[in-house]
Amino acid sequence: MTEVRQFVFFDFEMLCSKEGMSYANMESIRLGAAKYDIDTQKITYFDRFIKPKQTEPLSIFCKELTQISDNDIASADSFPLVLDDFIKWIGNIKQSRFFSWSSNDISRLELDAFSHDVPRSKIAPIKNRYVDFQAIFSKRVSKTNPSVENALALYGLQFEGDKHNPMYDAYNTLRIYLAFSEEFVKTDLIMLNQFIFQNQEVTVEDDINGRLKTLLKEDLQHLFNDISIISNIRSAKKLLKRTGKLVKKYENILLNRSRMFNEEILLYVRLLVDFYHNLIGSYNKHYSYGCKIIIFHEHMTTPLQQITA
DNA sequence: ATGACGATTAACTACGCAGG
DNA sequence: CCTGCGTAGTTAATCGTCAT
Repeated sequence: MTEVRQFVFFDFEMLCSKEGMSYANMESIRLGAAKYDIDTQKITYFDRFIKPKQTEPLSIFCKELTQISDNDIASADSFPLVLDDFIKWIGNIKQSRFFSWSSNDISRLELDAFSHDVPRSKIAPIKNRYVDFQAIFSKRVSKTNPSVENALALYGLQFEGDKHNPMYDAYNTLRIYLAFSEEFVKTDLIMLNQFIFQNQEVTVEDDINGRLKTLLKEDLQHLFNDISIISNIRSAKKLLKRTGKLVKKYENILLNRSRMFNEEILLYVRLLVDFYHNLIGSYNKHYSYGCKIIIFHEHMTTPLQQITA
C-alpha cells in the first residue's frame, strides 16, 4: 500500500434545463478541483471548461445557475483532452485520494468517459481511490445530507468564492474535510447534536457523559420494555429494527475522535453494538430453522439490562 | 374448508433537501 | 424548473389465527 500524500477534491458542472433532462444527457461542461498536499498543506487548483458533444446553446436556466456562457464551452477542449490535463495536473495518482460532494460527480466522470470511449483503465485508478465525502459526512457527523454551505455552517464557516464554480465548490468541500478531520471536539459536538441531542443543543461546558448516560439508559429501558426472554419471531424483528436505529444513533461515539467520552459510555455503546450483532445472529438462526418463537440467552440480554437497572 | 378479524408487510405518497 | 434519494406516514394487500 503506497502512502497517501495528497487529497484531490473535484466537482463537475453539467448541462441542465428548467424542463429537466435525463441524467445521461447532462454532459459535463466544467471541471474544477482543489488539490491538497498533506505535507506542505499547500492547495493548488484546477479549472477547465469542457465542450460537450451536444452543440445546442445552453439553457437560460443553466447559464444563470452556473454563470457559464455558450462561448466558454464552444472554445473549450473536449472531455478526453480535459481529462488528460486533469490527470497530468493530479500528478501521482497512486499517492492520491479523491473526494467529491455526493456521488454525482464520480458517476459523471464514468459516464462521460464511457461516452467518449475513454478506456476504463484511465479512470479506474481514480475510482479506486475515490470516496463520496458527503456520504461519509452524513454518516459520521450530520445524519442527513447537507449542502456544502450547510456543512460549512455547522463548523461556523462560510462559503468562500463563487457558488456553482466547481473549483470553489471543490475548495469548500476540502475546507469541510479539513474541519472534519482536524477539529475533533467540534466534529463530535456537531455529531452529538445531530444524532442524539436534537433540539437541546449541547456544548463542551455541559456534562456530556452524564447526559449521554441518562439518555442511553432511557433508550435502553424503552427498548427492553416489552421484550421478554421468550418472544415470537415478529416482535424479535421489531426489536432488531429498533436496536439498529439505536446503534446508528450512538455508534459514532465509539470513534471517540475528541476523546471526550469516558470509559463507561464507551462500554455501554459497545454493549449495545454487541447486543445488536448477537441479535442479528440469533434472529437469522431462528429464522432459518423456521422457528416461530425466539429465546434470548441471558448472556445476550443481561449486560445491557444491567445498565438500565 | 371457510370466512371474519386483527396483525404485518408492502406499496404508495408526500415531503424535504440535495444536485445541476 | 427538473431529477434523485432518503424518511415518514398512510393505505392496501396479505397472512395467521381461530371459531364455525
